[in-house]
Amino acid sequence: MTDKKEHIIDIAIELFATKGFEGTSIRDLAAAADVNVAMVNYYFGSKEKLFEELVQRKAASSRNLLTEIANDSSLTAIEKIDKVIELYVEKIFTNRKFHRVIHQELITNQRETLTRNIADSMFPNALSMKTIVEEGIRNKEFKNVDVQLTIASILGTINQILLSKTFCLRLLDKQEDYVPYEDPKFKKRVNDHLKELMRDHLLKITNNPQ
Amino acid sequence: MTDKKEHIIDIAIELFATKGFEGTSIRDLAAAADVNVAMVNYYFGSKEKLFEELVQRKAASSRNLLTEIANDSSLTAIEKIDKVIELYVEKIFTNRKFHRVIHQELITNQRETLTRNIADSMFPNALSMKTIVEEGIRNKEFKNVDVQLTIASILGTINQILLSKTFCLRLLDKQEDYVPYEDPKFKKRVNDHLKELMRDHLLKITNNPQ
DNA sequence: AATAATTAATTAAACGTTTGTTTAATTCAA
DNA sequence: TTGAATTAAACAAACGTTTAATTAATTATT
Repeated sequence: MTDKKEHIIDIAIELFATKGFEGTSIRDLAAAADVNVAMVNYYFGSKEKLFEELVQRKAASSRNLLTEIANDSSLTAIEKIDKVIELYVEKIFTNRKFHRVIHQELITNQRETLTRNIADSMFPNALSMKTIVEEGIRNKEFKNVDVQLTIASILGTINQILLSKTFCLRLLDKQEDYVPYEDPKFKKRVNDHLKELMRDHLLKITNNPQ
Repeated sequence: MTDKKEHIIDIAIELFATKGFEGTSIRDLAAAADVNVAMVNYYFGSKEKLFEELVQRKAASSRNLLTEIANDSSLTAIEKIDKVIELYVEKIFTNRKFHRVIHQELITNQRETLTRNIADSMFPNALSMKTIVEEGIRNKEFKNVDVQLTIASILGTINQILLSKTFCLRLLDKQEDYVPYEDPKFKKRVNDHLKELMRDHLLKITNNPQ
């Protein structure tokens, strides 16, 4: 029954996301998933291999959605940016727990090969964005911006909001019980802000008085 | 000899930053600081209290530098933003290891009160930025942007660059041995990008052809 | 179709480490 | 001589992992 393996992975994402890799014990995990402690090692070999399988599985499932947008010749560069932002916000908001797990791993940078795997699996997304911005600059549709740091701004804005709920609530001036990531209005707000930020930054002439 | 206490804190920052809180054992720390294992508990009471003291000490040392800028009436709003960016980039680049430690803690969100302390100690900075942007909007110098998310973009851009060296190197297309955070050219580049991004986003009319 | 043989899944218990912390003795300084 | 600083050793608890036994499921044989 591979359902059980999937079930363990699901619970593992949940626990790793809230307690970190070191902070999550196999006993905790086994209890939460309602399986015997030995089952984790039986299925995955080790705690670390479980983590790797978890990362690879999730990363593979959402790859190359962005490249389609990048290669869609019916769209202008700024329209592509809009679509990329929408896709990215949507993806990260829905998979936010998993996203938190892999960013924890990326930041702590302990298990070296795993960190590299994560960086590699995330990089295609950044590359698609890079292609789009570079194309826009070549077409004279965009200003001659710092491409790499512009991408850092897109990703960084979302991560800043998403990675720490505690800080996000401070920033938004909301109570502890509010969960912004489940509020569609907030998702739209992030979308609108990012799109506007990028239009301001990328397009050659912005005459948005208001 | 309080020098020894300081020394332990210094080493602790180093180790926590590279191996995380859970990943750093008191024995590792004691060995690296060349003191007996018992000394950490003797001085700090516990591993967690050491961490708290570490955070409080660092946070207190750099507080309210931004409020001065916010209250400087001789500067326009966009000039204040420029100064804030400069100060923030400088501060985070030089204290990047410590910055990484507290962000790990913020993201993992395990020791609840500590996470709150960190969020609280970081928040005044965000608040200063908020004041500046809101004032600029009131003065009609700035567009009517989403203030909170604009701050998220400033902080997020820097964090995106700084928190994971592995991903940063991928983004910059550099070799593994390059350390961007020690390259003054790169620091200037981040400054320039952020300032331009914010001018584009905040100022009412941007006629920056090229 | 029923039974035997074989493989897979599951379990409780134990393994050896490592963890943070404490103790009790000793050294050092005031 | 008193109190702080420092040490080596030990503590219990938690860790990831393994073992060996048992149950369930699958396959092969009659």
